[in-house]
Amino acid sequence: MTKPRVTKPLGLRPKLLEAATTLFRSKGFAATSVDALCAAAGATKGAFFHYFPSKDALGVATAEFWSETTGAMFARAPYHDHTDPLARVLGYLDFRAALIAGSPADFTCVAGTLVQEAFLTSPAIRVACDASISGHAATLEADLEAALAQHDVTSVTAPGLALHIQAVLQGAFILAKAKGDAGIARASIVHLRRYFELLFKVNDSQRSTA
Amino acid sequence: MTKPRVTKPLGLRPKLLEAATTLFRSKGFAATSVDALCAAAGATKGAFFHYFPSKDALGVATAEFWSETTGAMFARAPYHDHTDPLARVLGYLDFRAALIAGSPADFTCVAGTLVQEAFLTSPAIRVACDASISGHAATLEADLEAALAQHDVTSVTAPGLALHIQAVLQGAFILAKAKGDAGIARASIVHLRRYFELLFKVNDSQRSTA
DNA sequence: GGCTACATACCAACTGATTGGTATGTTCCA
DNA sequence: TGGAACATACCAATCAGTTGGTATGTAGCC
Repeated sequence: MTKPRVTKPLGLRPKLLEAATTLFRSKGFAATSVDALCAAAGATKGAFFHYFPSKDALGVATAEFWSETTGAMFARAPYHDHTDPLARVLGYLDFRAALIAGSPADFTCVAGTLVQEAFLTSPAIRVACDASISGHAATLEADLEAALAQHDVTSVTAPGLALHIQAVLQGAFILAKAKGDAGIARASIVHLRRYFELLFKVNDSQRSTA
Repeated sequence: MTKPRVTKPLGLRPKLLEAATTLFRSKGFAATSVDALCAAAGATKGAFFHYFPSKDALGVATAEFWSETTGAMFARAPYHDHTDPLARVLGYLDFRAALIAGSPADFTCVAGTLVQEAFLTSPAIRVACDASISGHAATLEADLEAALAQHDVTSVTAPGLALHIQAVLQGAFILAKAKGDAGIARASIVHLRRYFELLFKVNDSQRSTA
């Protein structure tokens, strides 16, 4: 974690992190050189190593930066406005589907991309990516918990369901990359939404598996 | 005089492809140097560039090699023995879950890993990975089609469902990498199986107890 | 059988470019 | 005037790829 900065974050650090986000999403971590990153950010190597002790540290910082920016974005999203918890959950899925447009490099998850390359070689990056994905999943737990209780669904848990959502999203991104098509990713979210519809429609009259 | 050599003259190419599979799964494509690969395969650089014109070509060949080896493995798998098409599909899911054990480097998909890094930088690798994933998905279509018809399910298509299975698997692998835990990947497959049970309205006798 | 011609399967040493990282500045503002 | 925020120049290591070579085929012809 960086120190709490009270003054506005002027300087090249945000630019470097934004460039890292873009380049990691399109080329990956290892294939992105520090030189290329500096060129994209309009900075020099001196600036880079002034802010980050190593390229690995940039990976960690990028995952944290990703958590912050996307976290703020999801906190502002309109799906929270629904009064019904299940409607909020389904609204979240629709929101995620709506975000998937254009090139995979524009809508895929940096944490998911980073962890693929670094899960064995860099424990620090792995932990930061896990924190990003699991932390985002945790923001869904309260709504899921309420929806499960309200519909009397006992076959799954809220944390488990929240992580499964993230798994489907990450997998949808990979298929989109493989096919060069955003539509296939949206199709998987439609399947996930249907899973939720089926799961929450089940009532105590039909299901009583303890 | 008999021939002194009775073993088949395979050469170093399979060894290089096996080493590539292992290294790509643990370190990724860009982070795996040709030197490291040759050392792992017990070959020299001369041997490498004798068999592959470039590192990119190795990526393509590794994806194809992956398709061949896993294709033969799935063709032999026991889930085909069920007489009921839906039982074969659910058997496939159980088989996939059973394969997930140990380190993520041992059970994750090379095609999914490769395409993450190369989907923009190398069209040839992207196409080869798509062929591997989509080709494997296609092997499920006949059983899915039969199961959908038998259970009067019209809300989804067999090809779409087959690709969704692959998406969930790929996403499960990413979560397993992030958490360093195979269990979370198996948990997502349990969710996927539950989706199938709900979709096909499976009765309690066929329902999974996992 | 023996000769030529060519192909396959490697190997050790090398190259120019690029890599992450460092050492030594300079600029600017409090 | 001192430190934060950068820039310039540089380094040793490593990178993908090339070179020229050897050793072992093997097919065809006489």
